Amino acid sequence: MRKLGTRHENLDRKVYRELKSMIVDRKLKPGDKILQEKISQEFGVSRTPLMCALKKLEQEKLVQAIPRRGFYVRRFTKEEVLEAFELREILEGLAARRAAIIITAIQAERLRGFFTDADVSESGQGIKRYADEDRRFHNFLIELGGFDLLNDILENYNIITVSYRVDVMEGLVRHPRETLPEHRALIEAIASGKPDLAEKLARQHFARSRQQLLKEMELEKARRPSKPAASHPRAVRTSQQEPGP
Amino acid sequence: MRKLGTRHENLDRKVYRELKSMIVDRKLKPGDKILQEKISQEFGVSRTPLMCALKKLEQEKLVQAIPRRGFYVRRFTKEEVLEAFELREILEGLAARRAAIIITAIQAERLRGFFTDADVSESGQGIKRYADEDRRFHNFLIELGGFDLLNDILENYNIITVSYRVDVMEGLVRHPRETLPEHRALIEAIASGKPDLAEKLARQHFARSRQQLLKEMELEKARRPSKPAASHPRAVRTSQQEPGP
DNA sequence: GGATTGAATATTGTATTCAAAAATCACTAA
DNA sequence: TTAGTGATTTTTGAATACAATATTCAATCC
Repeated sequence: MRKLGTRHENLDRKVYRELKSMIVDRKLKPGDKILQEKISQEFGVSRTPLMCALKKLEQEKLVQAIPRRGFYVRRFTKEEVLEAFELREILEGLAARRAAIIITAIQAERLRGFFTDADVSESGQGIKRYADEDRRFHNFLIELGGFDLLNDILENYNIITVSYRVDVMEGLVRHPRETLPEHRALIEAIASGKPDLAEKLARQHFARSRQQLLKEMELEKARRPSKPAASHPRAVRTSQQEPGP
Repeated sequence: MRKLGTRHENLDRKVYRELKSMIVDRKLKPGDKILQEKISQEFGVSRTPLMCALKKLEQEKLVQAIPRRGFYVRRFTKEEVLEAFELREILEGLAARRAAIIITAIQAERLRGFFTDADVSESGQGIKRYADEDRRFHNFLIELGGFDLLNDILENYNIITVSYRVDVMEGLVRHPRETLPEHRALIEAIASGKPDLAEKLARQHFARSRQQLLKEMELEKARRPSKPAASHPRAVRTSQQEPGP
């Protein structure tokens, strides 16, 4: 019997993926209005599947829909990033615990392969590669937890993505120099089957990033005592337009 | 300035809500195929907003989309319900902790108003009302936690809904007689601002339901040693058809 | 009688169309 | 100039149209 549901790929799925990566890769920037006509022409599809994809992204909070006005790429607040870390602290802690319990030898080997050739120097290229590896690592960790529902939530809900929405160091909150040993310790704890240690290390990892983020937020607040940002996009221009003279 | 995004209510939102409640209320039963033409006529809208709503429900896992075949009301496995409880154990534990920290006097009063006139007798009516109150209570608890992201996830991801997908006692895993004192203790812990106790009680509450569920699953497995259920709906009839002789 | 084939029918996925709302622009008056 | 106002253009939200695919069912063959 052939697998159902995988043979055909609906257009809206393709559009969804394409659009999502455009947002994640910052080709569409926070605040940008999504011009449906333009994008659908660009993708060579009608507005119907695009609309579908946009609704999906709205549910994921990657875009914001304003009725009768359109869709805008959403901007995450530091508070939201903080919440995402708080959630990841417990959720990935749980995943790490379960991973340590059910991990197989083959998976352990693959896990140990992460961050083997990490470049901890200052180079921008190195940071970028580390950030990518970081993402892959955490995704794999969740996968190892064997928690379908959790997997789904973290993936579809973009908790991971949100976490990288800090504006420095490719979205990393702390420098690889600091996080690399933590990652390695966590890897070892899971690979060698130590649930308690794994959970503790995973939680510590996020707790520390959270503290760092909090510290930055305090600093920022101290610098700009009261400058409330506009919460809704109003008369936002697309980033594609020519900058004024 | 007028509130953006709340004045207009898109059709697909209405259809979404309507459809969702039809599924939750079992007017559409697990396995049922969703006939788009029929439903859209019933709702008096075209298939476009219905399609949108269906895609949303697909993301929430309340319906399953099979390309070129249609949408089916999804059936949750006991395993999924178990996972939902496992997640709720930690997530609502966290919410209870935070609620106990930030709760206001007014909220505490409202919280103490839950389950005041609970009917713990055997009557079906009583059970139904208790189950509804149970849902409202847990939703309020999450709200009290003040965790926007968590709120969203639990709501949109139907973790709560999934939890009530057990086929006995209106979806309740344990009898009110057993859970009522737990609810009351939890309420008191939160209302009187005891974070540690609140988290402990919340987690215990779910852990016990989880154990009960596990026990039932074991029993069931013992009764029917090997009868693998079909994982995909195949030639599923709508529940509207006349039952055969 | 039961499996197989293929035309007829139904349903889906997507494009197109259209009315209503919002944005933009040109024009007038202070 | 600049604020306000009405006409024009864009854009959205939803209905309809249509081609591609799936399902059904009757006729045929073994």
